[in-house]
Amino acid sequence: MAEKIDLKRIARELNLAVSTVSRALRDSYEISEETKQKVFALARQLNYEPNPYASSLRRQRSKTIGVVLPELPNNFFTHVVNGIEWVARQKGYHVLIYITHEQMEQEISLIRHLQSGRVDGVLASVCAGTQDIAHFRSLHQHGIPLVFFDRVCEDSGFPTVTTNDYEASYHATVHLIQQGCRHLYHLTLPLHLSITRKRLQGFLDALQQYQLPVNESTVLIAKDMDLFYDQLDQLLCSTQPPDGIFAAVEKLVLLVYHICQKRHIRIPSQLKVLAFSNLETAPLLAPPLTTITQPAFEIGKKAAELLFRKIEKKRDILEQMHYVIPSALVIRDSTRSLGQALSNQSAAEWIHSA
Amino acid sequence: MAEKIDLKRIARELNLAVSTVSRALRDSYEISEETKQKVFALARQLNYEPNPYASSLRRQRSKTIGVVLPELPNNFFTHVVNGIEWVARQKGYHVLIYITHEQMEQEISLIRHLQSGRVDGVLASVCAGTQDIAHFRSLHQHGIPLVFFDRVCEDSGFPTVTTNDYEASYHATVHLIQQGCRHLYHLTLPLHLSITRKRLQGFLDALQQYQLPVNESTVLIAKDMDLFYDQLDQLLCSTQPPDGIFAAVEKLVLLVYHICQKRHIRIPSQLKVLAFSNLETAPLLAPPLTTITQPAFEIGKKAAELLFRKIEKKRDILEQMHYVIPSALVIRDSTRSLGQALSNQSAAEWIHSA
DNA sequence: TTGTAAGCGTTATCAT
DNA sequence: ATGATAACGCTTACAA
Repeated sequence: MAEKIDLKRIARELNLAVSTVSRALRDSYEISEETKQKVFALARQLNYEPNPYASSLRRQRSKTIGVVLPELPNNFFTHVVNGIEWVARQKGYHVLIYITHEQMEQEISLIRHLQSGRVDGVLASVCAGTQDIAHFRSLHQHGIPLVFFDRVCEDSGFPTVTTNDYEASYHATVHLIQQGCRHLYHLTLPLHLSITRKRLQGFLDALQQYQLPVNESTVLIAKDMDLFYDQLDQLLCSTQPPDGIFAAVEKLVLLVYHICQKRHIRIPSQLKVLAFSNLETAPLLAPPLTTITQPAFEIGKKAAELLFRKIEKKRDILEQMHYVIPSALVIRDSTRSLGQALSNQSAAEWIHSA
Repeated sequence: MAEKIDLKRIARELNLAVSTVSRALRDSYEISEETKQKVFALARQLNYEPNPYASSLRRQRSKTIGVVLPELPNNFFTHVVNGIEWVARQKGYHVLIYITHEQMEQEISLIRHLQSGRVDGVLASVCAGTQDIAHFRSLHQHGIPLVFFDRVCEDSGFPTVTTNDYEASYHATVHLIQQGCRHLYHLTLPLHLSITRKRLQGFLDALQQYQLPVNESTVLIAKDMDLFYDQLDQLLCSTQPPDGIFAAVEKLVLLVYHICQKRHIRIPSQLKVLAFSNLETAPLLAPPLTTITQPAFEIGKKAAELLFRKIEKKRDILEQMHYVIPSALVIRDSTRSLGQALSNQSAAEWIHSA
């Protein structure tokens, strides 16, 4: 076991004061070039790594940010985290990951803990159930900046980074209608979330625009996954099945594919399907899935950049509180109408992004 | 901005010593029930959260572990992290995520930094290029436990958690051969990694067992992805194309699917394909992909459990240094031979449309 | 240019 | 059962 190397040790060996060594290592202008060189050399030789907790305690900043998200095995969130990590690394910051698993109590206790000063700022995407945001306000009162991404709390006074949920939904729905769908259904998560509300609204407005009927069964909200699967199964096998499905989140469209596979329902001839999704395998599915692809990396990057602006100068007034980075509607076979040729662009498209 | 709540503040309000409050909050037997209640009540009322860095500094432990991995948007790694997080949460530990992006210098500087005491232990899956493990040894010398998972350094003296790479590969290859493949190719990453070597060995041994020929082009190693795509494209379009492909990692099998889609090569009739993969969409691909599915969550969970044993009692001798959790070969249409019934309609539709 | 010393908020030791 | 105090390793006035 290697003995501990601290400032005291380096100071002792060089016959210097601890403070001198500290300053030398931070390359302070007060210290002579000669001393600096000696200190650098020994520090390197001894493999010195400053104790981050001593430093954090003294300087009252942790060089750490917290990322709070509902789930990790999710193509959208992992790319967001990648974007965040990209920025954090440039800044020399560390990233703590917290997964809420959609449990509000987790989210609350976690955020309450983060008041402690463990992190200098927080990036969060809230639980599907979150309505009360007292815990986030409390965090703010403790002077810890917070930026929401994707699943944001609107009108909460915190900066947000999202995609153009409403417009993307609207246009995707219009696409479905133009492909001939007349009996459209919308699959989504509980409507507490602003993204689910906006995506739904875009969907409904398109239906209204085209004077297509809406009834209370048009919108299916997934609370429990097993239940939802059965519900969906019944819908797709009913005597009046939908001819178009819009899934507001990736997870739900996979259920549709599974059921269609099991029930031998053909996509797109019997049923057209599209979804908000960042599945890298979307072009390889049977059939290739039309997606609203969110700029996940950019969302993470932008959210992190905003957070660092807040961290670096708390008084900084952002010229804009709500950033919207548009999604792309990528049309693939799952929404093609019969007359249209099947495409093989997907491969080329994919290579390009890889 | 809420004023800072610390032990001193609580002590002052209750006319107690700081040390008493500290002990009360840790529910020490030395403190009277009455005092404890008062302290608890006030702490709760003031929303007290202890400063973790002060505590870490004093106690010389951080209640934090570090997870080092080559990439995050990857179905295997995200599930591993989920498993790790699951254990860490039980233990009241925090999780720092570090992504190396396959850059060895990143890995080295990162691990060197972690000597600082920022974490109480490290879980790592190394870069494809990592050969020298001096940085890991150095970490160990600083008394910080390390457990490798998946991409492990063998014979390094550190505990490892992996799947049964060799056996799984061997059996998967036998499966391909039994399905009629005679011209098999193996796609993999650089062979510095123990997983790539073991998977390759399982593959080669099966070929030898069945007396199938092996030549220098049988094994394709992906260094640069763009280059590899072209190389693969040429192979699949050559006059002597393979009739079976084994991809040692998920990323590479997707290239195969893309090329087959673009080149109208039919799977499985012209080419059978399987891969190590944790793709949740494997059953939904065109055609459904036969996978060697790794127990990702369990690997993360086991690795974390081992790490905590080391953290909690450094002298603890593990009765076993290398844990192997078996993968499952999930046979789907991508390796079915012609005589066999297709498992579902999506494959039928795919063939029809191809 | 360098040294001395206080202090960050907690915990552990020793006293009362 | 509670209090006083030192110490964790570093940064930063202030002094020299």
